[in-house]
Amino acid sequence: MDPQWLDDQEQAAWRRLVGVMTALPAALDSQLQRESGLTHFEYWVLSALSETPDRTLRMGCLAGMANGSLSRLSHVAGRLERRGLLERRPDPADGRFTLATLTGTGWEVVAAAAPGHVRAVRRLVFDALTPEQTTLLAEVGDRVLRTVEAERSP
Amino acid sequence: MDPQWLDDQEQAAWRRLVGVMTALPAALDSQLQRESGLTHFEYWVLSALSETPDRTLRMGCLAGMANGSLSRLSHVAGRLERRGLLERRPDPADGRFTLATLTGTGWEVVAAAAPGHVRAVRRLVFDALTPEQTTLLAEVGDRVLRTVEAERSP
DNA sequence: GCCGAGGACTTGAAGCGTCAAGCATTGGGA
DNA sequence: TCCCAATGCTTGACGCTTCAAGTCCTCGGC
Repeated sequence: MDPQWLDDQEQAAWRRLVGVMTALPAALDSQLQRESGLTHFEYWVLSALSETPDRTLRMGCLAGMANGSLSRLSHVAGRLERRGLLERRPDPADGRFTLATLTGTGWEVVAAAAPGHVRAVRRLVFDALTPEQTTLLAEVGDRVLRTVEAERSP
Repeated sequence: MDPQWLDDQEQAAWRRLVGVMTALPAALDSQLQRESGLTHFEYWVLSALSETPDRTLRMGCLAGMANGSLSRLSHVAGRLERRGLLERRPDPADGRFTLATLTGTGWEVVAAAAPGHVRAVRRLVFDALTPEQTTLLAEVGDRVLRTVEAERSP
């Protein structure tokens, strides 16, 4: 018992981190929704597809890239498909997989959304940081992510 | 035009930050839900109340501390009130305000939840970081938070 | 060949958050 | 004194995420 409480420095960091985790996604969602009618998660899905050679990925892989559950992606893909931004079809090589492909209009939408989104990210995050802080942020993020993912599946 | 795209270092940092923003809250919610039947947001609300002298705060102030909208807090407070962890009453000094007070059982619940939650936070975040990185994280979080909040209300 | 196990995805229902109105109280001006 | 704007909070409807089954497909043992 008597758990190791957080010291002052850790508490300060923790408070800020929680603040960032709640406020930043909200700010990004808000910007993307206003200017492009997309969720931040939807943007990542389309963006991930747009960066692959043939604009196609398996659902499972896509879910991993977008940091979401397969169920979540499935619902979102359904909505995007209804809006004509995305198409799904079973993998010819193995019918258990589903391939998601970005459509032409999907590409246009994500291409139109990207500049504004990047501007927002730059304004909200990187403009306030020195290059050294950016590097260290990557390092810290990497360590935390590894830990969280290690915990999820052993 | 031609927006300033992110350089490699920034992209790396950004990818990690987004990963953390989606995976960490999920992990924390999961732990709190399993062990204490609380959302991370609910925990913060109860925790904030438990740290004030008389376990009482105005709704608006409480919402700010928990980094959530007033509407969100109102819904959550309704649920917590139904579960007997919280009580609300109009401020005698000014009827426009609502005072939220932690009940006895509310205090017990948050006290019982705290050790496991702190352990999880330590395990998921701070165990992987050096003290220098923790300090840096606080600094970076502070800057980002300031920026986001400055953007929200000018 | 068939049957069962297991993996990949989908679906439906329930819960939480957001948005836009709405209600209540106070304070100030006509 | 009465009204009206401003403030603080609440409510209801809608949309998204999660959780738990459920479906479909493939492969390996019999």
